[in-house]
Amino acid sequence: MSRAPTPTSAGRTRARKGEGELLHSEILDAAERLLIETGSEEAVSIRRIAEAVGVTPPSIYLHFADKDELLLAVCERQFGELHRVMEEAVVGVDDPVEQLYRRGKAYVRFGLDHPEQYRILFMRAADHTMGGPDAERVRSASSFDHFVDAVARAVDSGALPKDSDPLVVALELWSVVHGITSLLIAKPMFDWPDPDALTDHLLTSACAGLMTTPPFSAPQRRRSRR
Amino acid sequence: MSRAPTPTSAGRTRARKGEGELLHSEILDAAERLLIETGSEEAVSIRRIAEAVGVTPPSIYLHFADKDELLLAVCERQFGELHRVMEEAVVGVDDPVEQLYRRGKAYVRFGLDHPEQYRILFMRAADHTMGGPDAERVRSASSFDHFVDAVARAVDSGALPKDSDPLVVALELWSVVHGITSLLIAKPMFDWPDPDALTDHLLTSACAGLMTTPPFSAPQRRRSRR
DNA sequence: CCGATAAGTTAACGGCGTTATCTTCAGCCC
DNA sequence: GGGCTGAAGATAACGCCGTTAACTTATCGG
Repeated sequence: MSRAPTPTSAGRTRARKGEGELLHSEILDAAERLLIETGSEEAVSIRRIAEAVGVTPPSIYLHFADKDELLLAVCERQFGELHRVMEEAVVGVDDPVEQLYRRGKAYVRFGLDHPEQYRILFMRAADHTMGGPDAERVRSASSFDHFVDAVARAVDSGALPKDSDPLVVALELWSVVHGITSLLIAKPMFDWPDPDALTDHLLTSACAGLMTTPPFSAPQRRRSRR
Repeated sequence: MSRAPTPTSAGRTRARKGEGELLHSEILDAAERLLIETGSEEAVSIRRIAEAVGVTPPSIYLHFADKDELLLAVCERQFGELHRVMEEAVVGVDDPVEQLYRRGKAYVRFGLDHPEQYRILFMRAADHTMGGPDAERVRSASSFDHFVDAVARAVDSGALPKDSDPLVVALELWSVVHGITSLLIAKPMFDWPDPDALTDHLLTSACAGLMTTPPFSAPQRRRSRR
């Protein structure tokens, strides 16, 4: 009756010429909301996002190259907080190994708090850019470089074997926390014990093992064990 | 010219009335081949499988409930071998901890040898059956129960702390090997050191940590560490 | 006020998983 | 041996998807 536009569901007025950056973040918000609500990547379609924002599907492509880029942007926005959370987890902790432990715990908890985003970032192939940029984005989202620094401090303190390569140790610890996080996300119906306590114990074991095991050395022919 | 049927591409003659079980395994073969060739789950469409087998898409549904069931069947057929491979890896090994180590190495190697199947089985949500049967199928595909038994032998031998819960330790070791396997599969462009040597070192550390760390205990209020 | 251009729409393409409905042929009994 | 039955498979279609080409509309600089 009135001349309200009401194109689909939400009435939208066209953005000013400066930038449709407003729509940009509105799209991110809607995509994130749908992702959390449905709990599944493929249930979040471009068409549903567009409808939620009150716009037609092709308009999404004015702001994101494709669906993958959009989902990645949602996840990266969320995981920008991971670094902050990890830093908060180590305030007032002097022992650098205890710091590693706390960072690990914070990582697992953060992943379990944002399972869909975690899955998209870390449990999929990187077919998207395949080779270059994606590695950097994953590094950034996982705060990997800060983790390497934290490991380096532990090596310098003498708590970890002197010749340990911080990069390798960080990759190993990352494997451990990623393993438990991703399994808990992907297979929650397994009869898991309390995730927090399990993470506690596993990280304690892993740190103890790394402190007492001779450091990694490159692929010499056949390594001796035990 | 001749009266060859040639419905789409491969000439197929209708199966005998006994069962189209022939087609059943032909579909599995084609799906597996496509999965390996394309290296991506969503590139394997029902239509492409049907074309490869020489049949129309709906015929697939005479043999499999849906696409997910078909893909799962492909993966389970492959991972039926995992148990055998792990058993082969421990022949002649007496030390039960060394056995755990070798099982872990075999698991990682097998996963890396069949990355697409690994991803489908262990890196996706179990939305499919969600709750019941899937847990059993994952248990079976990962040979988890045999792994628990192997851990129990290590506990009985005294190599692992006396009161360790074999189920919990097995979950922890599974987390470790799954972590490194899935990260290597999902993020191969990271600058990984040699996967074999890395798995060596990580498993050695993990076993050492588990042998020296007090056993896991249930979620009492606040656990002490270090 | 008027063109340029950014913001958004309309219409459509090709592909997907899946279903309802129809055809055809192998096997069985009389 | 001829007709019935039921399994194996085909045809056609539905509704969804991501994405693109082409068009419209409103905002802003001059």
